[in-house]
Amino acid sequence: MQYWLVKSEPFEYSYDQLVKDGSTVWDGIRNYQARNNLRLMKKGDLVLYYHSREGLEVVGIAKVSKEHYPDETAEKGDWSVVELKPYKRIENPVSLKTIKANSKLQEIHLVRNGRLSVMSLKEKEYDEILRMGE
DNA sequence: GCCAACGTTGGC
DNA sequence: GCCAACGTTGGC
Repeated sequence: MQYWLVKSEPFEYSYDQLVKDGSTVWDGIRNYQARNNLRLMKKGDLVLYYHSREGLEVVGIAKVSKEHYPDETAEKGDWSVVELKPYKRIENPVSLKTIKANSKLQEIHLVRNGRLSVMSLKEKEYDEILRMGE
């Protein structure tokens, strides 16, 4: 079991929309590091869902429902998608501000490289964010 | 809306 | 294969 965090702009595709849809194809990733992370996702892995640009907080947990396959929306290049389904909403969304202020979470990409949209988390980091959201 | 930080492209 | 110029992301 591995742990991940994905970003989405809520006005593009929010966690609420994911709940409403029941599952979604995570397409449109055009960054190699992010793509490589998608390819490492296994069915059942847990994925924190972060709202970027607006909200700036972790609002829920998703689960990998289908492992990677080619991204048909890509006109050229070698890109992948996974499928995600909602798992659990986070009671008290965890803001970027509080994540940045937590000494245990200084290593995650959200803090170190704000631009990566699919990143892995250590189990301890995942647990810590969930604890903060209780 | 600005702009820093990062990624990508393309001329040499 | 270097690196300047350009494009994009995303916090502020």
